[in-house]
Amino acid sequence: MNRDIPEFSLQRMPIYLNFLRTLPDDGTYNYISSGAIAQALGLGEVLVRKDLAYTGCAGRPKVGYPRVELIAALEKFLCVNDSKCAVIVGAGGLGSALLSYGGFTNYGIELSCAFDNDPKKIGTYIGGKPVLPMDELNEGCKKYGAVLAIIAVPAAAAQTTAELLIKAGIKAILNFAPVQITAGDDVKVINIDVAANLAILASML
Amino acid sequence: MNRDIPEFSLQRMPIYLNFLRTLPDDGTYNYISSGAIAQALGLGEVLVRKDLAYTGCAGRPKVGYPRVELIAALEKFLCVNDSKCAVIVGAGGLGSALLSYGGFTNYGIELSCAFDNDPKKIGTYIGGKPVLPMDELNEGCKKYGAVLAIIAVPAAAAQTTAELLIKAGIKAILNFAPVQITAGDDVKVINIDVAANLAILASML
DNA sequence: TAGATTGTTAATCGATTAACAATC
DNA sequence: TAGATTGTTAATCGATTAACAATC
Repeated sequence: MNRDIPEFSLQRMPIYLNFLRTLPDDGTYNYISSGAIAQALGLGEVLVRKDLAYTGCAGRPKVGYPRVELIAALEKFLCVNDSKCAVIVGAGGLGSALLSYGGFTNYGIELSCAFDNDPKKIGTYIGGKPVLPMDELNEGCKKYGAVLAIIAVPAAAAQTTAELLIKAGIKAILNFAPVQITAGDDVKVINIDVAANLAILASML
Repeated sequence: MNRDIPEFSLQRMPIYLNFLRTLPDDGTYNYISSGAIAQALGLGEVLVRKDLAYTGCAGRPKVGYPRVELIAALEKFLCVNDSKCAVIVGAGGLGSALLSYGGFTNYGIELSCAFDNDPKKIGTYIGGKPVLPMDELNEGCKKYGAVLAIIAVPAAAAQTTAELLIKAGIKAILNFAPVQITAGDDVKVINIDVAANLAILASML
């Protein structure tokens, strides 16, 4: 759904959307300037204008960007209105926390279920979502029409899990296991290693 | 502890370390080439050599890099051997999951305690770490000598929390609340917005 | 009108890749 | 020796920033 935009601009789109949605709806911010957005988010103001240009929402000299229209343009850009289905593999601490987190719907993402191989968890509901056995992964993903998946299994199982997911039709994976998952070019992967991020911070001190 | 290295190279250091540590210790990988590392991690091989050069560990033409020495060099580079103390603010689902996660010690990071304002949680232990009341945050951080913090509170409380942490002497913050936290130049911040990452993936499809 | 702000074009900066000499 | 691999220098690529004209 979206074309030729620099990778880094795309990454900032949800940040803009998020920020604009938090502004009070009392008329104070019917218009907001790129400078104000830039300052709030710690970015350059030219950068903000360049990014926002990709949404197709035009700003007005002297007044700024119309907030409501800009939010709508960002939502359209990020396809927030076509609902997409996601599954989680691994219902441990992190998996459970994400199942209970409601923030995905802000981006039109519906978390439908989790998969795990712990008999104590299978059949239960976490955050209102069923925990299914691993051997129903393929079937389950297809039934729900899932295109997104979150991997929250131990490192040793992550790559295998990714391959199962890809076979089940998943097109993009958010991986929290502390290994780099690799996949073909037709599958997008973002790896988030929490401990590694803390280590990076530590070594910047 | 580390000097003039490109930001992006620094970010890959834990990835290299992680990968090298997972290799079997049976003599198969006494030496490993930049090409092999590159392939396993989906990077360019020249890039790998450039990155590894920053660690000061020299590779040998024709054989590659000595694995054990390279791991040691990466550990030294990332200061894995000086123990650093971290705290978590927010003992909800995500905070609890991180308290129970043991992976921080791989990078010399000791998670000492959590802070929360829920009376039901205060006084309990999660993952063996005490949950302290929010109003002991300043005192607690100082007592433990914490320099790192993880924010896992609701968005509305995140910026305020960050400011309390900074006052308590915290120098780097990993923020999971879905808002961009801003801080002075002397405090490092990494913001990780899980839902936003999933939204980015979704819009790349 | 004057001033503020957008949008665009050119310049800069930094990261990655290509080319290739050095070396074991 | 020949071949594989490192390490470095130069070229490329992409992202950010600076400069400035357009506009309300």
